Amino acid sequence: MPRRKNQSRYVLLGLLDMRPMSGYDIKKILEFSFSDIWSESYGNIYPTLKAFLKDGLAEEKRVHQEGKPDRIVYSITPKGKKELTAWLKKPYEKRRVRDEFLMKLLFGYSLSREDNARLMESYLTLLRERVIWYRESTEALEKQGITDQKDLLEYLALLQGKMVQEAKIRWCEKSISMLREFGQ
Amino acid sequence: MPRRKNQSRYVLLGLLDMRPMSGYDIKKILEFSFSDIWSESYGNIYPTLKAFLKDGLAEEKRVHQEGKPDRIVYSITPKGKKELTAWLKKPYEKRRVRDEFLMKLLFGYSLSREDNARLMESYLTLLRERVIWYRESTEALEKQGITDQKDLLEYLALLQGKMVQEAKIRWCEKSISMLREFGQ
DNA sequence: AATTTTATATATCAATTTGATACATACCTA
DNA sequence: TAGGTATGTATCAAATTGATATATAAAATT
Repeated sequence: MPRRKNQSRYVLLGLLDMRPMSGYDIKKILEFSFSDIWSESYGNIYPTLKAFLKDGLAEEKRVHQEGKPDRIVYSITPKGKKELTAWLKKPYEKRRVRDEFLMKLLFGYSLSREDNARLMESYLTLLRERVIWYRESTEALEKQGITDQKDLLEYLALLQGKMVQEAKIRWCEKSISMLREFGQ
Repeated sequence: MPRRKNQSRYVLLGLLDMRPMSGYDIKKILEFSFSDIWSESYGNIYPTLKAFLKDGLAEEKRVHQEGKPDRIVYSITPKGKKELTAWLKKPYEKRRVRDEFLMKLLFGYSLSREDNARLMESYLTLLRERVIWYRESTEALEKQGITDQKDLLEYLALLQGKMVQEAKIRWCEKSISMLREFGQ
């Protein structure tokens, strides 16, 4: 009976440790705040939350709302917190990586240089949109003031996003001009 | 009967389009040259290659070797090339992202600042090792000379790796000093 | 000289995870 | 009034992983 890993489990525990949440909240916070860090599907979220109940890692509370469907809000238990801490202490392990954009770029040698340059321009547009969000978020936190380590870590995570996006933007700009120069 | 996506299929076709390869070759080239871009498991590679035969997207050739097990080398067919090109022309779609390091960092607010700083130092060590490989690879290509678009695209992919790693290193250095300053 | 580790190679499969969809309520807008 | 969007929970086939099994031979270690 080999033990398999389940990363989703720990990430969901970590989110519940931040504050009690419903499955829908989890999906939304991942899409909005952590969209470049972690993704998770409903097909994974809801069964995992059910499993937390069974294993005593979280508790549920049905919350009635006016004009909206009921929410099932999950809170982490001491047992859940213990399992989360054990995971946090384990060293970082590299896992799967999949960058569709770079793979397509590498395989695109049969296309024209101008086609590739235009492909990169559409990617650059996405990067520029995204970096605005990072700049606004980091600036907001700076102005608001970083009072505890939770704030500091959130700030650092945003900062990485900003710095990586900016590096990719510089790379895109350089690449586009190289593709067009090379065409001459 | 809804149509599902299968990214692996296209990436394996793209690799076979570069040159004929065995399943083992594919695993190795991904681990060595594309380790920050794409990962794929044997459990996915071998069944996909078999499926290519069935669908006429690739052909197999058994190659006997002295002192090593036989290899099964797959080559892309015109039909496979056509399917690959169709994929390459489809616009980039963002898919799953999972950065375990950043998630653990965000959840680590119960640990001490020094614990977090040390966690980042171990990550920084990995980044510094990796960036050396990127610097060597890009310099080697620069010296060798970029003669066709295939070279140029490979160079650009390496350049992104280098620039992103360097941005992460700068971020790590800044973060470590902020964590230690904040501790005062 | 015998043993262990490492590299080459294909293969399988339970567990994990995704992507798509279903269902229900309510608001907005064209 | 029909369509789109947001809030919510739920399911499941298909995609993908992580671990392991099997086999041969070179290289390193005891």
